[in-house]
Amino acid sequence: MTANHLRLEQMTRKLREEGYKITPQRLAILEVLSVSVGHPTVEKIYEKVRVNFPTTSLATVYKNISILKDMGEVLELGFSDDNNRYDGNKPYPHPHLVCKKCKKIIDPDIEKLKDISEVLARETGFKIINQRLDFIGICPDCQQNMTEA
Amino acid sequence: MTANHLRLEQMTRKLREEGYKITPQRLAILEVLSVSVGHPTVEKIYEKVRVNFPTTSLATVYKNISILKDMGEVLELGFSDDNNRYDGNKPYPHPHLVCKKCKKIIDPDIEKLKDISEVLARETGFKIINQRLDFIGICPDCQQNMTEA
DNA sequence: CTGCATGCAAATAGTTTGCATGACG
DNA sequence: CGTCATGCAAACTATTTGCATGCAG
Repeated sequence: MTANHLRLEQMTRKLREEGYKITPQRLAILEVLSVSVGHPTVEKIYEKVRVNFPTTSLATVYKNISILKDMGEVLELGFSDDNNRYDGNKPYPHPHLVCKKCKKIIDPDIEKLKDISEVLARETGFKIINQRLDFIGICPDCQQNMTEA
Repeated sequence: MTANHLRLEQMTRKLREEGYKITPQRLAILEVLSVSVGHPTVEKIYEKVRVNFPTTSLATVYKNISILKDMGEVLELGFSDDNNRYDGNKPYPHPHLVCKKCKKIIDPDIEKLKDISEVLARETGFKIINQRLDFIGICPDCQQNMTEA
């Protein structure tokens, strides 16, 4: 509750610092993203925002997500199969536990990256049928001739 | 070389077993996927196949990838930002090391999942700026009322 | 021969863009 | 007040689908 509110203020401040205006629609989007219940899709965010601001357009949601993504204030989960999902509450990379059926996404509390599958299966009761373990970075070749990342 | 050829035969056999016909176009697609140099995009596969079969359509490539995906003979890497990429050589989930700049994708040899970022950074010279560590599975709730996965 | 595979074109879905209007600061 | 944000519609792109024709088995 308070933690989410703090997160909202954090995001709002960051936007203001960067010179962005705080419009009602933008604030509504921030509110949804600062909590990120269930790691919402664009459509979900759109729906929630439209409860209070029925004129809001999808384009506006996309535009704001894009800004926040670039600022590192929102994490794009990057599930290509389904709709993409977003997390503005924990905008840093972290493991996800996804239910293939109901699409539920959980953030497991994990310290060690050892025998994760086993530990996860044991502690959560999930039956793990797939995993994503991808690292994104810059290779040695590219680190030399860097122009822009 | 021989390993790739074995992989090709493996895939061909599997298709035949499932009642699929081995057309020249299909075989050409299998050849590209059995090697999967650089984890090709659909477009790359399309281009390579068209060298020998200029009439091949994108739809055919998509259709065949879909079949192989369903059979578990091709791994879809699932990078949503960029074009999707495919691996028919190692069609099982495994870590990837991606260069954000040149889009190179490497399969690092890793046994332990401990301090991976550090180990990877040290051994490969990559500067790791992002990571994906997602587990896909079935949650306890859904394991009960299972109808189809 | 018979049916699945192909290839073309049209359809679809998610996302992006252009531009005129409106509102934050 | 000036500028950036919004909202609508059109544009785009990747992928999927329908259907007539072709070819593998």
